[in-house]
Amino acid sequence: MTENEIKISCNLTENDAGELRKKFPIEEEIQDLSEFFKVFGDSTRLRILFLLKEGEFCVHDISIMVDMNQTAVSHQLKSLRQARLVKYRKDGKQVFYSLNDEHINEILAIGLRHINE
Amino acid sequence: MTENEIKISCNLTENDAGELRKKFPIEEEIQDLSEFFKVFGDSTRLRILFLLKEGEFCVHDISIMVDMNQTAVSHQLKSLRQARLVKYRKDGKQVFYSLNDEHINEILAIGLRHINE
DNA sequence: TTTACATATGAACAATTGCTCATATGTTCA
DNA sequence: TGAACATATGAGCAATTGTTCATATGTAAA
Repeated sequence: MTENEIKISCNLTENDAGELRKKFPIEEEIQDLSEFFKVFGDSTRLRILFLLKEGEFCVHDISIMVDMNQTAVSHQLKSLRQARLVKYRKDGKQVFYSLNDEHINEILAIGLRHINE
Repeated sequence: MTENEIKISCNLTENDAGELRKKFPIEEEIQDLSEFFKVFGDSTRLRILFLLKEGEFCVHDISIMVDMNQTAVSHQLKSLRQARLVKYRKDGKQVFYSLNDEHINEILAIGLRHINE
């Protein structure tokens, strides 16, 4: 800390603050990132993601496997679609969902490791 | 699909369902995991985490850097503490917070990669 | 073309969340 | 001891979220 720096408090000076801010993601990235993680912050959506790790499933089968009614599942699939975590394929009356992102397994694995420590 | 399996719908049989369920985390893990990810799903907490990546900071400096008042920051630090994402060290009147988990950088990095694709 | 099936969607409601305000706790220094 | 400072916490409120209900859309089979 040089003489002419103004100390804000504790260890931080105005110069430090300026330098630090340069290292942070911009506000828009922070917003997008929090939206992204919010999607993982719900047990129904997590159950759907763990199911889809095993393959492609139609909405009805998903609702059976996660033990939620079809409407609730459709709403959650919409969230997952908007977060670009799942993709879908229509086949006749049915819609088959699958994972759309190779990061999902990684993220889930890290999370599991954390909570089991 | 063998003859005596009951088809639930789409491709899924009762046997498939049973086999699949064995692969899933138990309900308690799912709950813990969603709580864990929920913590990342808020922009204020993310800003705090990105700050703490750069080192150890007292509460007052954190509140300056993330541009939130002290009370809001204290509440969010409590969440981060409960999720075991940060640790703290008391020194006189001040409390210094830092990251408590080597997974945090990984998770943030994967998230950033996803939203920037 | 009617009927049944598969999925999606909008509105409503309860539950949860994040912030603010007021205040409590704990520490240092005069 | 008392004043100033740093942090934490509980209550209250507005905003957001997840589920359900009712219904719409789209496809296929009769």
